[in-house]
Amino acid sequence: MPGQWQALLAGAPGTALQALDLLASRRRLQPGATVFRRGQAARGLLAVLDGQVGLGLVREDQGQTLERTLRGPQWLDLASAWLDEVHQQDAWCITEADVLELPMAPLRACLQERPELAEGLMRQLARQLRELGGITHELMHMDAEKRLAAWLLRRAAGLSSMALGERKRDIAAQLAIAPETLSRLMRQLKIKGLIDVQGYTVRLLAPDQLRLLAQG
Amino acid sequence: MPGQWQALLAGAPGTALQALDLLASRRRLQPGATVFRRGQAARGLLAVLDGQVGLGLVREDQGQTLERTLRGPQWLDLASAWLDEVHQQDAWCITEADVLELPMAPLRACLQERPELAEGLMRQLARQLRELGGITHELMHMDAEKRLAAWLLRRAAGLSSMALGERKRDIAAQLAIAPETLSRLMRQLKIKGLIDVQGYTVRLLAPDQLRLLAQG
DNA sequence: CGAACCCTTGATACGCTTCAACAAGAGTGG
DNA sequence: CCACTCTTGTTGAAGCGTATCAAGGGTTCG
Repeated sequence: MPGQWQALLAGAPGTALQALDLLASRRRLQPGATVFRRGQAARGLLAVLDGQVGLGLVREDQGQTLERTLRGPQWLDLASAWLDEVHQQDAWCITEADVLELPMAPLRACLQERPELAEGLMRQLARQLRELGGITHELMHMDAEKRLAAWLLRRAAGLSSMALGERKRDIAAQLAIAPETLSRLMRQLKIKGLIDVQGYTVRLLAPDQLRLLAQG
Repeated sequence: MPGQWQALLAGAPGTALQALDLLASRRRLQPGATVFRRGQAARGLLAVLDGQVGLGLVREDQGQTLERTLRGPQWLDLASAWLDEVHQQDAWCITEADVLELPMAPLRACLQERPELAEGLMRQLARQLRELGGITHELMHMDAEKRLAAWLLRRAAGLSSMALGERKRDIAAQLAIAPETLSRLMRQLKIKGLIDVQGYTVRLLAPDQLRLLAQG
C-alpha cells in the first residue's frame, strides 16, 4: 500500500518505506472493536490505514467518552511506544478499520540503518504536537461557538458543502461540549445565516464570517 | 554543561552530546525579553537551559495571555523547526534565562552520522506529546477545582510543602481560569483542610484526598 | 508620601450542563 | 402490516460553574 505509507511518512524514500512495510503487521477490525486499552503496554507505533478510530476513555458501566477521532491514514499513538510506557487512552473502531502496527524492536534496528526514516517520523511527531497544541489553545481561549466555527472550517477544508461522517454527539465530544449545546449552536449559526444544516449535510454560506467568528 | 544536556536528551551517549554542544548557540536573556514570536520562522530546536520561559500570546495593546510556563532544562519548541514552519506562539522570559538553539541544517547532518541521537530526540517529542495530551484531557473533562488539585500534586512532586515560584495569575492562566477563581478555589481547599496556603507557600495536608478529588 | 503592582473578596451576569420530554428513523418480531 | 424498542437529535426549563466588574488591602519602589 504505497499510497498509505506516503500519507503516513511523507517525503521518505520509497525503498525505506518498503523496508518498513516488511516490519509492519496489519489488523482488520470491526466497528466497536478495541484497538488498544488504557494501561496496556505499547509494543509499537500504531496507525489507522483506513476507517475511523476513536480515542478517549471507555467506561465499563456506561458508554465511552470520546476525545478525538482519527480517520486513516493517520498515526494513532506515536508517543507511548517511544517512552516504553503504557497507552493513556482507549482506542476503538468507529467504522471498520485497517490498523497497522510497527513493533519497536525491529523499527529501532531499521532506523539505525536508515537515518533518513527518523526524520520522517520526527516530522509526524511534530505534526501531532502542533495539532494538539492547537486543540489546547482552542480549549483554553475560545468559547463553544468559536470552537464549532473553527471545527466547521477545518472539516470543510475549503469546500462549501460537506457531509458529517460521524454522529453529532461524537462531534460534540471532540469539541468538549454537550450534544444539546451543539444542537443549539448549530441552530444559532443557521439563524445567523452563516451555515445551512439539513440533517447530516452542512453548507457553509459565509465562510469569511465564520472565520471572523472563530478568530475574533 | 553536561548536566543540562543529560536532562534534555536523557540516555544519549556523552560523545554525541558533545557533538551537539558544538552546534548549539546560547543566549542569555533578561526577564521580559522575547525568545521568539508567533509567525517567525523556526530556524532550529529551542530549549531553556535555565530560568523560566512563558509560552502564549502577546498582545500589543494589552498584557500577554500565558498558556504554559517552562522551567529549564526543558525543550521549548520541538515541532515548528522540523516542519519548516513558523512558531505558533510567542515565547518570552519570565525570569532571566539561558536559551539554547540547535540550528536545523547542521543538526540534520549530525543525525545522519549519529542515528542514536535521533532516538533521544524522538523520546523528547514523545514526552511533550504525552504532556500536551494530558493537558487537553484535563481541559476537556475536569472542572477548575480538579485541575487545580492535579496541578498542585504535579507541582509538589511528592513533597508535602512547596513555594510557588510564579505569580498566581500565571498559575491561573495555565489552568485556564481567572485569577479571582484561583483565589477562591485555594480558599475552598484550605477550608476543606486539604491544603494550607500562606502567601506563596503551599502545604499539602491531605495528598490522598487531593488525588481522589483530582481523579473522581 | 503616592504610584504601581499584586492578591483577595463580593455582587452580578453569562455560558454551558443537566434533566426531562418529545419526535423521527432503524431494526425486530408478532 | 403494525406494535415495540432502541438510538439519535431536538427543544425547553432550571441550575451550576466560572467570568466579569468593582472595590479594598498589602507590598514594593521611587
